[in-house]
Parts: sequence; structure tokens; C-alpha cells
Amino acid sequence: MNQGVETFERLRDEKKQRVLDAAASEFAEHGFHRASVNRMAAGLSIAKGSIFKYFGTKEGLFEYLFRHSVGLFKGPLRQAAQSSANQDLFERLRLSLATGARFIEEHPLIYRIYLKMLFQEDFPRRETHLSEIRLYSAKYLRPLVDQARARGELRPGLDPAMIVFFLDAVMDRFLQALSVPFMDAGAGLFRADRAEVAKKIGQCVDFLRQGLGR
Amino acid sequence: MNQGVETFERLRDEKKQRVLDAAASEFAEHGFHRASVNRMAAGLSIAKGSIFKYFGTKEGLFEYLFRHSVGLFKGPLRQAAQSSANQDLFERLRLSLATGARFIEEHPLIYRIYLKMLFQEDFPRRETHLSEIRLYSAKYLRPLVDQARARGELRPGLDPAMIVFFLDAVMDRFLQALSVPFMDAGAGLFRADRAEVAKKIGQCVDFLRQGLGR
DNA sequence: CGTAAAAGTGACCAGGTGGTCACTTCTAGC
DNA sequence: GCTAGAAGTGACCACCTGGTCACTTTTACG
Repeated sequence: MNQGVETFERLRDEKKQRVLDAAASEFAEHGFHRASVNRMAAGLSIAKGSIFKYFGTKEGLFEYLFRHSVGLFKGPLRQAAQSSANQDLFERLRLSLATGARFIEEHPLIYRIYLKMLFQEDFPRRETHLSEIRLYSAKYLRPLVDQARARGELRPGLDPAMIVFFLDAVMDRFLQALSVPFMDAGAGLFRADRAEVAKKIGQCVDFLRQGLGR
Repeated sequence: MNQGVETFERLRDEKKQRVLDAAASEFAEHGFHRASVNRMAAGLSIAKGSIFKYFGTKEGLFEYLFRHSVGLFKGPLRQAAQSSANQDLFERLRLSLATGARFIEEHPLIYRIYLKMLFQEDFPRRETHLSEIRLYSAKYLRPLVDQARARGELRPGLDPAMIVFFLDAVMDRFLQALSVPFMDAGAGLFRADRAEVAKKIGQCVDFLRQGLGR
């Protein structure tokens, strides 16, 4: 392992957290290239030399933050997927939406970075990273849909590839609407509180069930 | 009107077009702040002083390009909306998707700028601009849906606000998938040719009709 | 031609960037 | 208290940016 990173990881937890929070905030607000290590260091009241000691380059800092964030995100998701394996498709979708909404509530800056990465090409190793974290990718949804079809939970005659595309679009957009205005088409999702979000998830899944279920 | 802009508009059409193309390319690739007027000028083999003579600031250049692009985009859309006013909801959706796909095919750089603006906050007057051009906003879709309901084209019992949210999500995503990988959930939309796109639009609208129509 | 106005130029400026490294300060174990 | 090594520092570097403006070149017309 890199020597600087070892130094960083030997720091007190509180300081490590402060540094990662500052980095997340800076990247979330400015993207990769416009993010300024000078500004981060000033905000943290530490010397920028320290940050370069820890991570070597700005890219190294981003990589570290990214790996750290993936860890925060994959745990709960895997758990949700396992615990609902025997339930029907729509219940599983409900749970995964709820897990996503929870993550966004707890880590709004990380989610903003993800959204920026979608259409901003200047993040390091963007394609690799994105394909690792796209939540509702075909890879994840297709097996769910196939299983639901086998169980007869879906209306016959619908093209499964279309179902996957459709679910991907709607669920991704649902989560985007929680943290970006313009996106909710008047559905009142932007910065809704937890109870409101749970209610909207219910409505959304019911709607899907009406359109896709048998 | 600004004196510099008058100078620009007096130039030969071919040169104006070259300048606007170069600006679109630069903003599409780098967003607003990372876009470099130096690079533009070098690519065009003109002095950067000229660009500042025309538009005053980088922001002025962006504004000009934006206004120009809105013009390219609103004409065909209005025409499509008028010509299909008497058709049913799904046919109208099909036509507006086709119009969007056509615009993206003809002006891919402009569309890339729009996508960057969605999640990148550093564009000048971003909120104003976005609310002007969001294609499938509630403002546009809601009347279509209400009209379709009055005509009995929709399955009873579906919440119209949800219908609007869903149509917005699916259609926006459909267009995004044409110009960004990762987005098509395996549906093969990325950089599909014109015939392929027309076919996919048909499938998508048929699918919507099955789920939402009566 | 001459000339006046329009168009075009590029060296220059202040300010910000990522990154470096010789140096100082802190800390833990004796 | 001493000391070795870890942690922290900030002046400095080369580079790039948006923007300026005194200057040159081109154009149009009598």
C-alpha cells in the first residue's frame, strides 16, 4: 500500500472523517477538475502539503474517497437484496428504492458526486467507476424481472428488455428527483422528508404494479 | 444591442457558424468553467481577442450560443405539437420522442451541453435556462395527460400526477440513452442509427400504451 | 488612389491551479 | 529530559486562465 495513505489511515478517526467530508463537499460542489485542494486545505485549516502527503495527487484523493464511498453503499444494498429474496418483484423494488433513498439522505454529497459523474467526463477512471455503481443496471434488474416472469407475477406479453429499461429509468429518476429540482415533474420529491419519501415510494411501486403486474 | 455582438453578426455566415460550432464543442466537452477560450481560438486559428470583441466575456459567448440553440430546438417542437394536436396521447408522445431524437442526431453537442447543465451547477443562469428547455416537464405533459383522460384514452384509476412523472422519467431517459452509454440498460440505444431509433421509439410507446392505456 | 472605419491581433496582466520539498513541530518510548 | 521518527507546514514553481488594449490589417467607398 501507498506510504502516504498509510499515514492518513493512522490519523485519528475524527480527523480522517473531517478530511473525507471536506473532499466530498468540494467534489460534490465543483466536480473533479474545478475542485480545489487549496480551498479544501483552507476550509480544514491544515496545510495543503498534508493532503498531498496523504494522497499523492488530487486524483489519488478522489480515488480514496470513491472507494470509501462504495463501501458505505454496497453493504446496505447487499443486505436489502438478501433479506427480500423471497418476496415478489414489486416488494423488492420498494425495498431497493427505500435503500437508495436512505443512502441519499445519509450521504447527500456522495450522491451528488455520482450525479455529476453521469454527464461530466473529466472524472478519473469515470467509466470504470460508473459501471461499478450504477444501481439499477440491467445486470441487477434483469434477473429480478426474469424471476418474476417465471413466477407469473408480470402481465403476459410485455417485452422483458423493455421492462428492465423502464424500471431503470423510473427508479433512477425517482432518486434523482429527491436531490435535484426540475426532476420531479411536480411530484414534490425534491428534499422531501423521510415520511413523505416512504409514502411516495409506496405510490410509485403501486403504480408500477398496476402497469406491469398481472 | 451589444456592440460586439453586432460585429459578430456582420461576419460571413460560414465564419459565424465555425465560431458557434467551436464554442458548442468546447462547452460540450468541458462544461462552462473548464471550457477554454484560448483553446477555442487556437482551434479556430483566430486571436482570442476577437472572441472577446464579439461576446465581451466567456459568459456572453455562452449566452449567445444558448439563445441560438434554443431557437434551433423550439421551432420543430412547436410544429410537432401543433400538427399532432388531434391524435391520441401515445401518438403525440411518439412524435415528440421522434422530434427529440432528431434534434439530438442533428445537434449532438447542444444536447451534451444540456445534459451537463442538469447536474453541473457552474453554468451561468443555469436554473433559468433549464426551466426554459426541460422538454418533458410537468408543464408540457400535464395538459396532454388531462386531455387524454377526458377522452378516455387512459386506464381508469391511475393517478395523473404519477403518470406525468413516469412519462417524464421514461422519455427523458430514452433520449439520454441515445447519447450516453450506461443509460440504456442493455436496450441498445447508444448511438443507434435512425432506423433503429425509430423502431425503439415504437416499442417504447407501445409498451407505455400497454401499461397506461385502456 | 486615399482614407476612414471595421475587423483582427497577441503580448501582457493578475489571479488561481496542482504539486514539491526543505524545513519545523509533535509524540511516544526510554 | 532526550531523541528518533512521524506528522505537519507554507513559500515556491511552472502552468493555465479570462480578460485588456494599443496596435496592425482588411474592407468599402468616393
